[in-house]
Amino acid sequence: MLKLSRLTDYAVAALVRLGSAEGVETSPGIASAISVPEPTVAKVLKALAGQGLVVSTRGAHGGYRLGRPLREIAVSEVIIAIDGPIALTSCVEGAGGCESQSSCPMAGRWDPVNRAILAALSNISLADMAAAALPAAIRLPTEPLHGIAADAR
Amino acid sequence: MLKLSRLTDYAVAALVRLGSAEGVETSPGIASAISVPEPTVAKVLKALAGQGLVVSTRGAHGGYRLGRPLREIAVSEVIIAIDGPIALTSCVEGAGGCESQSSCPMAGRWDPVNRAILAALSNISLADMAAAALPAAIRLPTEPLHGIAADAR
DNA sequence: CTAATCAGGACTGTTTAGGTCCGTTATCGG
DNA sequence: CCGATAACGGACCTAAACAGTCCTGATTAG
Repeated sequence: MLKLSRLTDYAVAALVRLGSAEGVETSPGIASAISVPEPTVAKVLKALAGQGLVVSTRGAHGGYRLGRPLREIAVSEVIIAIDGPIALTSCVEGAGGCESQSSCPMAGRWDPVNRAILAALSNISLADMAAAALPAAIRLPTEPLHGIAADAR
Repeated sequence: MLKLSRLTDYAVAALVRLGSAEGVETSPGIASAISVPEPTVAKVLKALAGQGLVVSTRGAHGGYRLGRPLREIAVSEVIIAIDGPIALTSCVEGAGGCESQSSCPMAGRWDPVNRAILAALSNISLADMAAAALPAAIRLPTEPLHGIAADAR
C-alpha cells in the first residue's frame, strides 16, 4: 500500500546515527544505538555498503562510516539501496515485467507518476530528515519542494 | 518496495475506461474492456464507489459511471480509495502504530517525505495519465505538474 | 595465531495482498 | 406481481513477499 519496508526505516536511522557519530562504528554498536536487533542491522548495513552509501572496514577495529555527508544522500538512494529500484507498478520503465505491452492499456501511463515520486524523494536529503525531528511541521530549508499544494480535491 | 498494489492499477484503468465510455457501464463490461477478471474489477469498483469516485446504479440496466470528470480526480485519491491512507512507514502522522514514540529516534522524520509524495501524487490527474499513453516522454499538456523537475541530484 | 569484524548466502515463520465465492438487496421490464 | 439483472457486503483461501535469524567464510589488527 505504497509503504516502504521497515528495513528502509532502519537504514535511515543507522545512517543518521553514523552521521552524528562522525567516526567508525561497528554494527553491534549501531544496533544498540538505534534499538534494533543486531543481525538485522548488519543486513541493512551490508546493503548500504553495496551501494557505497557507507564504507566498511574489515577486521579488528573495523566498522562502518558514511560514504558521503548526510546532506549529499537523498532519501531515494536509501530506498533504492534497500528495496531495489522504485517502480510503482511492474509496468514501469525500468522493470520489464509486463509482457503484453501492446494490449495493456496502461502501458507507459505510470511513468510520469513514477518520475514525480522519484523527483520528490530525490529532493530530500538525510540531513533534512535528521533536522526534521521535533518541530511539528517544517518547511525544507534547502530546496523548494515547490509542488506542495495538497490541492487534492 | 515502494510499489503500489495491482488493484490500484486496475482502478486507474477502470476509471480511464469509464471516462472514455461516457455512460453507465456494468462491471462485467469494464472487466472485459480492460482484460481483468470480473470479481476483481467488482471489488475495485466497490472501493471506488465508497469514496465517491464512481457512482453506482443498482438493478437491471444499472452499472457505474464517473463521479466527476477525470481531470478532477487526482491519482492520490485513487490510491487512497484502494490502499487506504498513504503512510510510508507506520510511524507517520496519520497512522498511530508506533507506540514508543518517545524513544524512537525516527519519530516524525518521515512526515515531510510522506507529504512530498502526497503532494506529487495530488498534482497528477487521471486525465493526465490518460493522455500519457503513447508518446515516450511527454510533458503534461493540461495542468502544471509544477513539481516535476527530475533534478535528482 | 587469535580475536574481532565484515561478507554472503540459505533458511524459516509471519504477514499481507490478490483473488474468488457466497448470499443479500435493489431496480427495471414485462 | 414476478423474474431477471446488477450492485453490495462479507468471508474465505492461496501464494508471494518480507523480516528476521543463523552459519560459514574472508579479512585485518595486535
